[in-house]
Amino acid sequence: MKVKEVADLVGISVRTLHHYDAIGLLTPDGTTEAGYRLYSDENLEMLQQILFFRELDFPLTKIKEMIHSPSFDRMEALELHRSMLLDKRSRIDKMITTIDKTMRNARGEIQMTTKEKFEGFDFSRNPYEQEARERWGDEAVDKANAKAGSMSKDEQEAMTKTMNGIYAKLAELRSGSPDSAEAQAAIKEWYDLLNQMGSYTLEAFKCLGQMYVDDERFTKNIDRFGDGLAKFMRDAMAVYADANLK
Amino acid sequence: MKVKEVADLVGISVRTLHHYDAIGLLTPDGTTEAGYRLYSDENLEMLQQILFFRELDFPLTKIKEMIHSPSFDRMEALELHRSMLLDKRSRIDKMITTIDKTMRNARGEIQMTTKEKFEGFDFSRNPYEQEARERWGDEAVDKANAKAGSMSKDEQEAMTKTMNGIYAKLAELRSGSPDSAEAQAAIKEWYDLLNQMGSYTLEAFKCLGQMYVDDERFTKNIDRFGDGLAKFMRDAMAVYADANLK
DNA sequence: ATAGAGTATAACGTAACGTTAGAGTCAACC
DNA sequence: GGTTGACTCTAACGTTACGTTATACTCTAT
Repeated sequence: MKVKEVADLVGISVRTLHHYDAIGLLTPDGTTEAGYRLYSDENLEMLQQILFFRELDFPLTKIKEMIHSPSFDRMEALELHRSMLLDKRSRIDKMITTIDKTMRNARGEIQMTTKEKFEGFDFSRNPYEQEARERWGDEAVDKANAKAGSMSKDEQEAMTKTMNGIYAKLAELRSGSPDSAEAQAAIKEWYDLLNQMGSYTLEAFKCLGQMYVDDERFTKNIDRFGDGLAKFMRDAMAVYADANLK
Repeated sequence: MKVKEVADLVGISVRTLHHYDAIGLLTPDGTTEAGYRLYSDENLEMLQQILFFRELDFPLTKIKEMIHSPSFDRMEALELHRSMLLDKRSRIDKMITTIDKTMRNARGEIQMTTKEKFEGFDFSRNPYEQEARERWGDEAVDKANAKAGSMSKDEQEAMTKTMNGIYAKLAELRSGSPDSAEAQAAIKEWYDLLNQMGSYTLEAFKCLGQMYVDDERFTKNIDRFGDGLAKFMRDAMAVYADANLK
C-alpha cells in the first residue's frame, strides 16, 4: 500500500508517515522503482501498535524502544504511564477548581463558611501544624507556637479582637481607593501584628494582605500553600468577607 | 530588582524572564547603565498575573492579549479555558481506563459481564442503532436491519447458535497457534456470517476477529466505536471469554 | 588586581509534526 | 502522444516555551 492509502485508512497524515520513516520508527518494507513507499501488512500492524501507544501520549522515542526491543517491559511502561496520567489529571483538576474559585471570586460570590473555626484563633493548636512544619521547618513553627503559647488567654482574645478590627478596616477600605494612606496603614498594622506571631504565620498570611488589590492573584497565592493551610486561609477570607458585609 | 532576584522570588528561570521580555510579554520598567533589567513592583504584579494564567495552561500569546487589552473578557476566557480543561480531563480519563483495560486484558483478567444481554442476539432492536446510524450512515443500518428483520425467529436462533459455536471454536484455538489453517477457517466462517448481517454489524465486529492475535490492538480498536457500541462489543467479548472457560 | 557571581545578547536544540516549495510519477482522457 | 489531475518525493522552514551553551561585560569582595 502507498502512503495515502495507509494514511487514509488509519486516519493520520502522509507527513506523519514520512516523519515516522525519517526517525526510523516505521520504515516501509518496500519501495517502487520511483521511490514510492510501500507498506506491507506487517507495517500496518506495527503502525496500529504505534498509534495505540501514541494515543496514550507516549513519546515517540519510547514507542520506538518498546517496538524495537522485545525485552521491553510493556506492563511496567503501562503502569508508569498510568501514574503519569493520574498526576496530569489531578493537576487539571486543580486548575479547574482554581478557575472555578477565580470566577466565583470575580463574581463576588464568596462563600461564607465556617466563621466559627476562625473565631477562637487558636494558633497554639493549629490543625495544620504538621503541614506547616514540613513547609517552613520546625524552627519557624516552634517559634510561632512559643509566641502564641506565651500569650495569656486575655492577650489572645485581645489579639483576635485587634485582628478582626483590622479586617473590618480593610473591608471598609476595600470599596474605596486601595492605595490610600489609610489602607497602607491598616495593612502595615496587620503585618506587624502577624509578625508577632512568627514567620510561618506571617508567610501564610502575607498574600491575604494583597487580597483587596487583586482577587485573581489572591486565588493563586492561596494555592501555593498546602491544602490544609489554604483552607485555613480561606476561612480567614470568610471572616474578611463577613466583615465586608456589615 | 534584578533578574535573578525576581526569578528566585517567583520560582522561574532567568531565561524565562528574558523570553518574556523578548516577546514583549513583560518588559522591565527600567534598566541600569550597563543594560541590566530592573523590575518594578508593577512588573512583579504583572508577572504574578502572567504566571497565574500560565499555570492554567493559557498560551503566552493569549496571556499577552489579556494583559494588554483591558477590554478582554476575562470571564469568557476563563469559561472557555475551563471547558478545554474538562475536555482534556475526559481524554485523560479515557486513556487511564484504556490502560487499565489493556493491563487487565494482558493479565487475562477479562471480566465476564452480562452474558444474558447477548443471548437474545436481537440485532433488529439494537439499542445502539442511533449511534450506528451516525457512524455508518442510514443505508448500512437499514440494510442490516432488513436482513435481521427478514429472519424468522428460528433463523435468528440458529444464527445465534452458529455464532456461539464459532466463538467456542475460536476460544479453543486461542490457546494454540493463531496462524493455523483451522483458526483461519473459523475466522472466515465468522466473517461470512457477520457479512450476512450487513455492513455496520460487520464493521463493528471486524476487530473482534483479530482479538486473539493481539489484545492491545483489540482494546484500542474497540474504543474506535462509540461508547454504546463498544459496550455491545465488550458483551460479545464476554460471551467469547465464557466460551473460553468451558 | 583578580576571582566569583551575575548579567547581556546570540543562536542552536527540543517534539511532533504542519506547511509550503519545487520536481518527478502515474493513470486516464482527448 | 500530450495534457491534466492526483499522487509522490525530498528539503527546509515554522510552531511553543523556553533550555542550553557560548562569548563577552559588569559588579562586588578580597
